[in-house]
Amino acid sequence: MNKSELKVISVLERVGGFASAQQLHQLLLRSGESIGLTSVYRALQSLVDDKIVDQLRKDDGEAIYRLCGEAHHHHLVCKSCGSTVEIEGSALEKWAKAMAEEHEYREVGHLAEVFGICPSC
Amino acid sequence: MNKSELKVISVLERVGGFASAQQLHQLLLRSGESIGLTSVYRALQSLVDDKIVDQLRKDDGEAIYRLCGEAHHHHLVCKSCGSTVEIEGSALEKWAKAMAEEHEYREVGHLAEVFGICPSC
DNA sequence: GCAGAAATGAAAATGATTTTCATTTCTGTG
DNA sequence: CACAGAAATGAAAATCATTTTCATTTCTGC
Ligand SMILES: [Zn+2]
Ligand SMILES: [Zn+2]
Ligand SMILES: [Zn+2]
Ligand SMILES: [Zn+2]
Repeated sequence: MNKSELKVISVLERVGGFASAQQLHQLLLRSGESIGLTSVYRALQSLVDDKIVDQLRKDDGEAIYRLCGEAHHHHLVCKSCGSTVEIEGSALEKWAKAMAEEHEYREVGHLAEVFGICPSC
Repeated sequence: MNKSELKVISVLERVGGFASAQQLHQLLLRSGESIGLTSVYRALQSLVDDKIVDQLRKDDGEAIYRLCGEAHHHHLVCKSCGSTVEIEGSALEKWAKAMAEEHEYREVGHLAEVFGICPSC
C-alpha cells in the first residue's frame, strides 16, 4: 500500500460512491494533494486487483470506481435536472441474486438505475 | 434505413451474437462489401437509437453489439468472457415502477444489468 | 552513506470512437 | 432528362480515456 493508493482511497472515502479516474484526480488536486494522473490510474488498477475497489463501466465506456466497502444502493435520477434520490432496493437485490443463481453465475454484481422526470421539473 | 444500416444488420445476422464495430467492419470487408469504418459506427449508433441493436460494454470498455429481437429486456453478462444471457425481468420492472411512483417521477425508464462469472469460465 | 528496488509523473503512444468536410448518391419536381 | 437540394458516405483529423515509456525521485535494508 503506497502513497498513491492511500491518497486514492481517502478521496474515494470522501466521494462516498462512484467516480471516474479523472474525477478522482481533479478532486485530489483541488484538495491540495500532489499526484499525477498516471499514479491515480496505477493505484486504482492495483486496488481493483486487490478487490479493495469496484470497477465498472458507464454506457459511454468510461470506467468508474468505488470503495468495495461503500454501502450498496441505487438511485432515482431526474433526466431533466439531474437530481438524485436514493431508493430502497431489496426487491432488486433479490431479483439479481435469483437470476445469477438460476444461471449459476459466480462473483455476482449488478448495476441498476431508474430515470424519470422529478415532480419539481 | 440506408445502405450502411442494411449491411450492418446483415453481418450481425450472420454473426448471430455480439461483435465489436471493428470486428463487424473487418467481416464486411472480408465478405467483399465496400464500407467505411465511419459508416459502420454511424449505422450501429442509429440502430441502437432505434432499439434494433443492443449495445453493451466489455470489461475493457469496448462496445459490442448484437441484433435485438425482443423489445425491452435485461442481461446477465460474464465479466470474464463477455457471454450474455437474457434474463427474466418482471420483478425488476415492478420494482422500478414502484420506486418511480413512490417518488412521483414521470416518464420513467431504467437500466439494469447483472454481471458475474459464468459457469464455463 | 550507498546500492538496488520501488514509486512517481511528464510526455508520448495507443486505440476506440467521434467529428469534419469534401465528394458522391439519391430524390423529387418540372 | 435535368437539375437543385438533401442525405449518405468515407478518408483523414480530432478526441479522449487509458496505458506505456522512461528518466528522476524516494524508500529500504545493510
Ligand atoms: Zn428534476
Ligand atoms: Zn443493488
Ligand atoms: Zn464466461
Ligand atoms: Zn427493464
